[in-house]
Amino acid sequence: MATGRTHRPATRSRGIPEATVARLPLYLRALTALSERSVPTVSSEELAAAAGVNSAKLRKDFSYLGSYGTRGVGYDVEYLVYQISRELGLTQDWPVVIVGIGNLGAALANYGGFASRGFRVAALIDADPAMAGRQVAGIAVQHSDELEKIISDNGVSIGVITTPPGVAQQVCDRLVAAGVTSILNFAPTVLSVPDGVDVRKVDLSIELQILAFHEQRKAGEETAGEDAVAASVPKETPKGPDGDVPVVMPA
Amino acid sequence: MATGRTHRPATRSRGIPEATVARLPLYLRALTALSERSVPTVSSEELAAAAGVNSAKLRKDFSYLGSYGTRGVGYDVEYLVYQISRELGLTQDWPVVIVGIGNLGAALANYGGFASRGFRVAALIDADPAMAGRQVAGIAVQHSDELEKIISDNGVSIGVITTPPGVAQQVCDRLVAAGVTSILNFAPTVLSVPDGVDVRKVDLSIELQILAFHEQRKAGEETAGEDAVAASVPKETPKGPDGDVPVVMPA
DNA sequence: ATGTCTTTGTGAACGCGTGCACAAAGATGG
DNA sequence: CCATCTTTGTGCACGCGTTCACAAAGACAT
Repeated sequence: MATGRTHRPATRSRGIPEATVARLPLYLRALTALSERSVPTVSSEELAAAAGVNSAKLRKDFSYLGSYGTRGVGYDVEYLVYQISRELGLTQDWPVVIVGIGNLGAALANYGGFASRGFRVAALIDADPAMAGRQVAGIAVQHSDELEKIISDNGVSIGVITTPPGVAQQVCDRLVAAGVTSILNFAPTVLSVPDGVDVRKVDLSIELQILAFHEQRKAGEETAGEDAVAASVPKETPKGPDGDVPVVMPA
Repeated sequence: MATGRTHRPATRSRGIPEATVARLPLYLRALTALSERSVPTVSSEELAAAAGVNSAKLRKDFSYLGSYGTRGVGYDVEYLVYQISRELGLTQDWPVVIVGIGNLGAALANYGGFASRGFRVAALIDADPAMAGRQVAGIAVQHSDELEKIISDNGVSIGVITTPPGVAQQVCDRLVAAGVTSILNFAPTVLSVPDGVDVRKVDLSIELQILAFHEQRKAGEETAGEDAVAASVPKETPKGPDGDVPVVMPA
């Protein structure tokens, strides 16, 4: 492994684990903060703490990118910011369209985090004629009839869907047909897309349900000792000592 | 089944894999849709397709909950809806507070997906005195001075943070101190919490950066064939024209 | 130059999650 | 009651991701 000088990529290029890719933005954020404070170098231990991960994991993650870092010293902050940015493709400009300008779409349009990192809101699109022409976050909303033209004129490859679930799939289909190959979906629907198109979904309802599961578990463990009743908070007797015979039986 | 009797949980209660928990809401959504169409039973194959997962995975997931399902027939939709709801803790009411009523907070308050599944917005909280008293989504915004009182009066255990990143940690600390044990964080910051408190984060910026990575990769592969081999499977040299010798070197 | 001390980079072991493939369960028809 | 056919539930193997633990690399002081 990089026995010597030739800081050559080695493993590099291909084969960066998906889990690592998902953490790179986290590291980048922490590094950017350090950069703004003019911190020159940082150790894997410090950076890991700032990013909320294990230091060994961080070092292994970085090892997939190459051998940046100096033993006994740590990592050069600016250099690492550049390398990660380049790896993530943030050194170029990514025009993005947001389809569905309701509450959420408008919130995203106003979200500063977009522009900060190479992403530019190229257009806001909505199916409601009444929305067309209105300004949201300083950008004029365009009608969805223009969707295909907007995509191709601006060379958009990333689309954000914030429409109601009922129309998400057809919006998705149109985006893909027009040339979009990456979609961030906020609609609570499973989107089907052809190979080669990436979809990531953000679903609040699901996140809350996962939290509820763990919350219920915590509550259940507290009152686990007492079975019958008790339970200061009417917790429904989750499943304590079991005894949960199906209340409803299928036909 | 429904043969009733022995169907004892077995593995049940404890030990449901995290990955499975994360998919239960997905199944539940698909099942609810089937229920509304009055579909009585569904096979693992059909349900898996609707939820966008592998059918073997789905069956294994359900096996952690117990042996619901009838061989040769499939699963009883209503029964399964009930079982998953109960497992996720959705048969009870979860009061939730949203802290930080900016664009995003307001969007979430208006989001219908909340109320639909056992979650109830108990309060909207903001630090801006000018916001206090204003109605958002039919709920009066309260000042953050009231935070502790609101939490305890309503028995809130789930908090949603939609504040600017700078104050997210202190809001988090106050929520936890007041008794909140599950947090959904939309602020782009790493939150540190004591053991026993769950945090899930939703970060648009990170999602976009992950998409950008894959997008760049795709673009790189397209132009990769032009140098050496036509390579039916252009796996190597994914980073464009390459030639990416470190442009900046660390000190 | 040499020794010491810090921190990286990674081999290796482990655990979780996924998917295959099939035996067992039970419905259905004759 | 038996045969057949469908679909579940799961044993097993594999691959990915995480973590430990340590040798090697290099900075720094003497």
